[in-house]
Amino acid sequence: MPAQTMEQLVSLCKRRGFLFAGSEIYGGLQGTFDYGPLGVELKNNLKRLWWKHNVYERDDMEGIDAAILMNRYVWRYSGHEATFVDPLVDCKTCKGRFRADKLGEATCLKYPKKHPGECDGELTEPRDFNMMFKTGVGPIADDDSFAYLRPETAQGIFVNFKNVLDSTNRKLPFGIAQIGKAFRNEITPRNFIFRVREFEQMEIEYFVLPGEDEAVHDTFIEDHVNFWVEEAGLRRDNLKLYEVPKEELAHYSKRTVDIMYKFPIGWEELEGIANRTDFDLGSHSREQDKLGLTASVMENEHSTEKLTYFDHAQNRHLVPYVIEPSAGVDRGVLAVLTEAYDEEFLPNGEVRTVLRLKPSLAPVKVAVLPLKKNADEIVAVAKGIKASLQASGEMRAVYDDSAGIGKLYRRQDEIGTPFCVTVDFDTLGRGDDTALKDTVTVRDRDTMQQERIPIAELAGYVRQRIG
RNA sequence: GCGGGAAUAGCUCAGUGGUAGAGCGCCUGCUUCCCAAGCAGGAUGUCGCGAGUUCGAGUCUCGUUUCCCGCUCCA
Repeated sequence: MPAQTMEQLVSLCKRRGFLFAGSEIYGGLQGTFDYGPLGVELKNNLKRLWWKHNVYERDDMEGIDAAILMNRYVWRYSGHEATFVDPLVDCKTCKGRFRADKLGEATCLKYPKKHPGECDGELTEPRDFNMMFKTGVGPIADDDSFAYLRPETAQGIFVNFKNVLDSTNRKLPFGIAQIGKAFRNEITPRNFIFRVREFEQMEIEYFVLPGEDEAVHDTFIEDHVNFWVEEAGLRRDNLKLYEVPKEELAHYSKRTVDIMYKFPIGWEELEGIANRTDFDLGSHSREQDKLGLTASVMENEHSTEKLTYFDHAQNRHLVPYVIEPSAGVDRGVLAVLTEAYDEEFLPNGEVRTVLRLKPSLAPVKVAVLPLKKNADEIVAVAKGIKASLQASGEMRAVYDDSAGIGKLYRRQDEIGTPFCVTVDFDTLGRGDDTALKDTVTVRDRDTMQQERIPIAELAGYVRQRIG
């Protein structure tokens, strides 16, 4: 059974080194988390699987890694300056909160159901709730020398559309994938790593001929549900699709379907798959009136490019439509941890905590354990096996002798290590059955069953099972 | 940011004005050859931070930071 409360995960993550609160020794910094020794392995594994699935296993995808700091015009024409900077006012009487620029509509943001927004109380001065972080650029700290930290990775792809197109000679349809950090000054970061101010996205902008967008959209929805199930190990029952209602769509979207996961806090978005139409490429283009755009865009006075594609079949320039699957890396990690977490009741009445991670995601693939730590030869053989497994560079292997064998197994269970290799007197050829010389036991995390394997076959055995 | 609750050992928590504790975990030694065994010993805390009240504050007051629940948010 997956984790039922966030506390179970927070506690395990802190104790075993998956995740720590950011800047903890100075009282923390809200909305930031640091990945520890095991957390970084898990996160890297998830990103690697995603890249493999979306880039290496397809022939229509390129990757990029764009800068976090971008020219501020990017955010003007993307629409973020308009939609991510909301001046808000509070009512001192009813404690309601309203968008200062929409006071006429009197929609209370704070108590939308309780208060119709007809209170006549005194209002506070408008305060900016800027969702975008600013940072100074260059040596002069004046009001114009700043850049935003990107609130989404997507724009780095859009502004490089022509660069990638021209350098790779791609034909439609094709996509550009990117994994990278994004920053949002959330009013209320909450729920562990679910909503944070610094986070990582795994995104694709997939460019198609207008008219082919809707079918491709459906294909990506299905493909990415499959990714979360088959690669990340989430149960299909714990995923569902959410068709975002028209009135809730983002400013760029024609249709958005969210892949929701059943987190301990309830059903929440794991990945959004949006049809962004020709909004972004159109927004960042000059001479927009000649492009036949379907999206409504802000007039662009600064771009030096037309982000168009020459369609030989129709002998014309056009602005491609864009399908965007956008997943949260941190949310992916949280979902994977939630799904893998299990407290299993053993026949003897004990409870063991097990992370039933897919072996491909597990931070540590193999633990090599001596059955008796005060037998020098057993220790030496065990350390040798650990070193040889690790030498291939294919897997993270660890050696541990700081407790009895039972406790060592439980520790590895708790961090999701799929295989434990144990060296005993039989391995040395000093057991009852001398035929067991140079063999070890391999203990499976999930079944706790053991197999006897020749040391020579160990690397192959593990390699075959860790994907 | 607003309203409510909270912050004590690595984790979970007890401690209501008078010498900082428990369980688990961790370290060392002995013992034990397969699932958190046992015995002996050990380390760990400016009781989130800063002021104040008091002879005396983990405990009361104020401020502050962080966390949890709601508003909001959407990767």
